[in-house]
Amino acid sequence: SGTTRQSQTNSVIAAAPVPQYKWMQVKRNIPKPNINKAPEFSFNGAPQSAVAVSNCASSASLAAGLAANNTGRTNFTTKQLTELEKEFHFNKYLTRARRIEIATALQLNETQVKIWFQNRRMKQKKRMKEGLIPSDTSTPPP
Amino acid sequence: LKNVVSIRRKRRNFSKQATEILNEYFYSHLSNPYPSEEAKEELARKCSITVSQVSNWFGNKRIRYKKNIGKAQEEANLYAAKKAAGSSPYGLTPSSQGSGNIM
DNA sequence: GTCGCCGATCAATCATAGCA
DNA sequence: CTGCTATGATTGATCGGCGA
Repeated sequence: SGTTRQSQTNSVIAAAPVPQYKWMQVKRNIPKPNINKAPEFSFNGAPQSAVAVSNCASSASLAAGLAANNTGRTNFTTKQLTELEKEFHFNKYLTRARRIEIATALQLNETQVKIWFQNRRMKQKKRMKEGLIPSDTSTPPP
Repeated sequence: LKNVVSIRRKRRNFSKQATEILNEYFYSHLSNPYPSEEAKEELARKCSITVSQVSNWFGNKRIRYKKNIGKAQEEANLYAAKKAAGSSPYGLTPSSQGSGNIM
């Protein structure tokens, strides 16, 4: 299995009245490379930078090693989120320079900072649509 | 574990009929369960929920359907039968429908 | 060609609702 | 009351399309 060998399984599952449509086989690409770790922890040296390009099969092997975290999804710390939020109120959009500063300060990739801002903007727009509450902190949705 | 026990967010499951409407749409468009913005708005009205909630519902439904095709199929058959049984008046816009694309 | 953004979606997870 | 499953919401990250 491993690689997204999603062969054109033309599946005419005749017997079953419920066929397999393409949306059911959609698989997102590699969850995420990701490198650095949580602050103040550097227990493993794991020089395996490798990045294990293109997906990681069962991941069982890797899972054991990096295990717990690296699921492809980064868990931002409260501190990082606080700083990002603070910056967001100052500027909804970042310049390349500012993005680098923040990424460095928070130990994140430029991409992660960029994506965070994009998602944050979409989030605010969404809140605006309904809740009609431009305010921020302490005003999630009642 | 974040800002949990605060005075907020008492999630409520959608009403039985709302879930019924959503499921009927989902299974009657199983080949492409991606309602257009307009369709979402109509579903939202019929279910008395927000468009975002409709989006969340479909997002969760699609992912969870894939996660458990076996079980989901039963539900699919259930709705397929229900549809065949009578009603056909579905005024919702499917967004795009060519034909029974198998893929 | 590249890069950031938007809108929609995915996928994993959180926290609660609801039921045996 | 306890344990577990179903379900709505949140969110980091991806996909396809646009425009500069």
